[in-house]
Amino acid sequence: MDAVLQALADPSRRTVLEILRDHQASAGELAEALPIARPGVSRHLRVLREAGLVEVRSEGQRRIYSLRADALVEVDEWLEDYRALWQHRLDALHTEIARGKKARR
Amino acid sequence: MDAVLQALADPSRRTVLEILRDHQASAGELAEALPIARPGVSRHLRVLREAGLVEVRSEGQRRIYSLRADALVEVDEWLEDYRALWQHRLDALHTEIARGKKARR
DNA sequence: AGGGTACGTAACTGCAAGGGTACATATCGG
DNA sequence: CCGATATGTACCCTTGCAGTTACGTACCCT
Repeated sequence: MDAVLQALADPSRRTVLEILRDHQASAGELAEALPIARPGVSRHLRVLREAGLVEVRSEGQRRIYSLRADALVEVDEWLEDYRALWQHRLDALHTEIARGKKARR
Repeated sequence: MDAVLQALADPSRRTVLEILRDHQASAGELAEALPIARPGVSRHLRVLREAGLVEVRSEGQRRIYSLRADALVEVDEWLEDYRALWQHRLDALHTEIARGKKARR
């Protein structure tokens, strides 16, 4: 859990996840999509792997990374304890709207 | 969004949110609950405030912090694009359970 | 006004994270 | 076996962040 949120803090790593959400990709392909050089990407991938967010599979000389979305369940469960609160707040907002007050945002 | 996930990366800051989830608290009270000194807590609170996760209200000479849980909606929305994927995976797991395989966890 | 309390901020330190270059390793193709 | 490709790792450097102490500031009370 700690490792997951830690891993998600970096924008580059989130970009990797976003790509992998769409399709598997080799380390090189991921590196091309990022503004940093390949070694840096390798290290990001290592962090993601250790957090359980991605998994690797060797395919010839390439290493294919794929998403392990279920690691994000931890984040979802963490959010669970707060969800009721913001929903309560949204309800209050809806009430205000119902009263005719203007909704910003 | 970026600022929110960044703020959530630190365990101390998550502890602050956890406390505030239960009740409002002054900066000093929060500092007592954390293993770090007050100035450090002040800076954590600043980060949380700039991420929109908490809000402050002056009450006499004290500053009362309270949770703004709706800032976490951003995280929930970010998760949304992944939720379908891990639920797919969970469905597969449930299928296995239905087949009589043992569920770990 | 003046002392005490509750915070925030400034300045400094220590360390870990992130980026790059150079190098090692593994696999494919002939 | 050898070169080329694909990737990870080692090393170095720089920057940013967390923590501390010292100090400034705002507010309360008498």
